Amino acid sequence: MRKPAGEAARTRARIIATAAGKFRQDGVVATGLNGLMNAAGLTHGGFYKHFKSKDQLVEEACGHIARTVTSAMVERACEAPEPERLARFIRAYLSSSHRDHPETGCGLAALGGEMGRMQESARACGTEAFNELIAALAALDARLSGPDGEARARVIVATMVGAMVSARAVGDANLSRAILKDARDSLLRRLESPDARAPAGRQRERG
Amino acid sequence: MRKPAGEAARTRARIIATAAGKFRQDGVVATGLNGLMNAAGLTHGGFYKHFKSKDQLVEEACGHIARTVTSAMVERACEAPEPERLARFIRAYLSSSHRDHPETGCGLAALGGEMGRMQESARACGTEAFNELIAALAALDARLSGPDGEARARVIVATMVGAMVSARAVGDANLSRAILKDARDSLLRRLESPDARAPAGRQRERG
DNA sequence: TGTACATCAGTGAACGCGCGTTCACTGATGTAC
DNA sequence: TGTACATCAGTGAACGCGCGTTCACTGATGTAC
Repeated sequence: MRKPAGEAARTRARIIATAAGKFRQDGVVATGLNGLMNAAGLTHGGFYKHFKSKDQLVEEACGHIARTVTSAMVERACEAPEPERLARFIRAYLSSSHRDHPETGCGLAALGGEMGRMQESARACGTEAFNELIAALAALDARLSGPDGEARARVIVATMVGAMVSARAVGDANLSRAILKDARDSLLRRLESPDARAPAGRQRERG
Repeated sequence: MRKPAGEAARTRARIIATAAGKFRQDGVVATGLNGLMNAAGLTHGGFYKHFKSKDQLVEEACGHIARTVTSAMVERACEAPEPERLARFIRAYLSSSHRDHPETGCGLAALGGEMGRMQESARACGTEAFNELIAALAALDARLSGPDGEARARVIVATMVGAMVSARAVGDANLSRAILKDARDSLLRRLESPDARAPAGRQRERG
């Protein structure tokens, strides 16, 4: 049955949003189109009225995640007065609630491993997600802009992503908590110290 | 046809080693038992002479990875004189050759995302892999033992894992190189600075 | 040492199942007159 | 405004395929005498 004008676009957006959640929750490969369409309130047959393949949905969903998650976290951080914003962002990222809710969380932490195995067109979303985080840090704290600042920001992002991946991967609840806490403390301490400016990186590169 | 005594155990070990490579390369869910057994030089039917299910193999392969990778990297680092060992370990972990060869690399970086979705019995391997890395850092540099040292070690591990996951996930080759380089420089710089000792972590914990 | 038999690692066909994908069909909506 | 027709989002059966798993069978090896 034909749908009212504009509803097709809304349905399409709903499929993408549902996929963005299920992919982060269960993984891309482990998520079937049948269950996905049911979760979106549809039957599987209609999928190809909106996407030409699962691969296309994967790309669009990953792009959606890259474009929405970080900016939502930034918005919440910006409810705080300016000098506290970056700390609030770091605490929110490295929280146990983020760890326990991958379906609404950082795409790199939830899907970074799978993204590394995808073709280049999908890995562009990885670049986008990473750059969104870098831009967010720069927007929240001016010390993280400029070449040196961006280098520091990349280390902060790596630490946050790795702490989240590790905290989810380990079975030991105490260890999981310690990983998040130590990363939080370390990042916040480095921000507060007056000599937080990084010297220029060295040239040594080992293959 | 019956095999000579002891060969069954060797075959079993070969299947586990093959799985350990393919799981890290292609992901656990995306790796089929048929292709896996062929890669091990066998046909698929024999699989259940060695394992009661794919799940059992996954657990054994993840345990194998956790127990072998880090110690191999430590051994190579120990070829250097003692004060350089930790730096060599960090450079080896954060190298582009590690990035480009997940099949022989760190299990947390390659499978951390998938491990987070597995049942508790498999996530015990995540704990093991993480603890192996912590123990390796302590063995390579005494400043990383004891409660404060272990907290610092956890942050180093988180940064290494996150840098590797991110470097693999992004499509932009320059960004990927920068992520590894910045993480390397940051970790090595912090090691070299005389005030590398961390103060006790604060108590603040946000859910 | 030689023979007869039991063992069991490995083979390959077959199982049901869910996957991604295709397709004929439906029927409410939008459009033309 | 009312009628006739075209559109197309969504349905549900069906496709071939590879998945994890099972099983009857093979045949070289180990064991018993």
